[in-house]
Amino acid sequence: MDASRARVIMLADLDYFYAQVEERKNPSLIGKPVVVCVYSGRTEDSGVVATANYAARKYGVKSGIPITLAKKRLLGIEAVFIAMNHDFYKEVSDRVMVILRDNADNFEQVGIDEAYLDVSQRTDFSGAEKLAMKIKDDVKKKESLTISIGVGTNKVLAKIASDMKKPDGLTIVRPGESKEFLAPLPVDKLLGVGVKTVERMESLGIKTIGDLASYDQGKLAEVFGKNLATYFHCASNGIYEEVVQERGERESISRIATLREDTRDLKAILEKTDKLCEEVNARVQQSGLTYRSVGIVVVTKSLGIRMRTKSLSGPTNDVMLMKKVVKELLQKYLEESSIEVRRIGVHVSNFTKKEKEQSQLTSFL
DNA sequence: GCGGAGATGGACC
DNA sequence: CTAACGGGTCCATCTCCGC
Repeated sequence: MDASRARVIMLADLDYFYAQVEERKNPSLIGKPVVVCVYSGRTEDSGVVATANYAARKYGVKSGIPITLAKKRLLGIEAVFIAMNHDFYKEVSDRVMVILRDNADNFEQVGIDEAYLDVSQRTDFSGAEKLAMKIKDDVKKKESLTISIGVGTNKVLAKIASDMKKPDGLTIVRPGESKEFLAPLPVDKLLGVGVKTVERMESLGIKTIGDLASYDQGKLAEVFGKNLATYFHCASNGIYEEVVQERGERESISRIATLREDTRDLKAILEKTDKLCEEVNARVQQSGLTYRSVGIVVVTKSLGIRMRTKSLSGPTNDVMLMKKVVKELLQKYLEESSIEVRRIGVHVSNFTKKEKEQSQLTSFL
C-alpha cells in the first residue's frame, strides 16, 4: 500500500458517556460507582443499566444488565443509581459533535456518543497523534469530557483501535501495521460481528480475526452468503473502503414502552399506544415530515419481537389516523397470536419532506 | 427480473 | 439455583405479489 495516500480515519468515542456527564454535573460522584439506568416503571427496580462508570464496571456492572443484578453486585458498596436523562445528554452530545466536526474534513456521527472523522486532508499519519491530542484537548477544555480516539486507514481499524485504551485513550494503527494489529484480536471486535455471528464462526474454528483472515473465502460464503463473506474477508485483512460521510435524514421514528403488566387486553394496550403515537407525531411534525407507513412492535412475554406495518395511501402526519391504523394492526395481531404482550411500540417510516400544504389524506383507510 | 410491501434477524449504542 | 431484562435506529435478507 502506498502509505502516502492512505486515508487517516479517526473514531472518537465519548467515554462511559451518560455516567461521565452525570459526574461532570455533580463532581461529588467522582470515585463512586455511578450507574445510569433505564427504569421501565414496571416495578421499583425493573429496567436495565444504560451506562456505568469505571468504578462500577470493576464490580461487573455494565450496559445492558438488569438493574436488580447491578444492585446485587454493588451490595454494600456506596454506589449511585441515576435515572437516565436523555434530553440532557443529547444537548451535551450536540455540543461535542460540533467540536469534532470542526476538526474533520468529513464527519459521520454514529449514535449519541461516537463519530468518525476523516482527517486525511489536514494530516498524514506522521501528524495523526498531534491532531488527535488536539481534538481530545478541545473537548476537554470546552466540555470537560474525556474521549478515546482510534486512528487507522479505515473505519473498521479506527473503531477497533478506539476500544484498545479506555478511558481517555489514543491508539494509532499505522498503514502497514493493520494485519498484525488485527490478527490476535477476537472476532467479535470486528464491526458487524455480534453474538450470533461469533457462535457460527466458533463452530468453524474461527476465534481470532487472524483465523478469519486466512479462512477459505468460498467456505465462508457458504455459511454467511457472498456479501457478508466478502466483507469478513476484506475487513479481517485490514481492507475496508467505506467512506466517512454525514448520515442522511432519519428513516424511521419509533417509541416503545413497557406495559405495567403482561396483557392481551386491547384497551389497556391502546392506552399506551395512544400516548406513544402522540409523542411520535410530535417529533414528526417538529421535523416537518410526513410518513407513508405506520407500524407496531410487540415484545412478547417471552421477549420475542413481532412487527406489523401498513402502508398508507398517501403521506400524512395526522395523529388520529396514526392511532386508528395502530389500533387496527393491534386488533389483527391479537387475533393471530395468543401470547401475552410485555412491551409495545409504534413506529412511522417512509418519510416524505412536507413541502407546502400537502393533502393530509385522513379520510379513508 | 424488478419494484414495493411486509416480516424477521442481527447489530450497535 | 437461575433468572432477572430498555429503548432507539439501521441494515440486510427473504417472501410474496403484481407488473
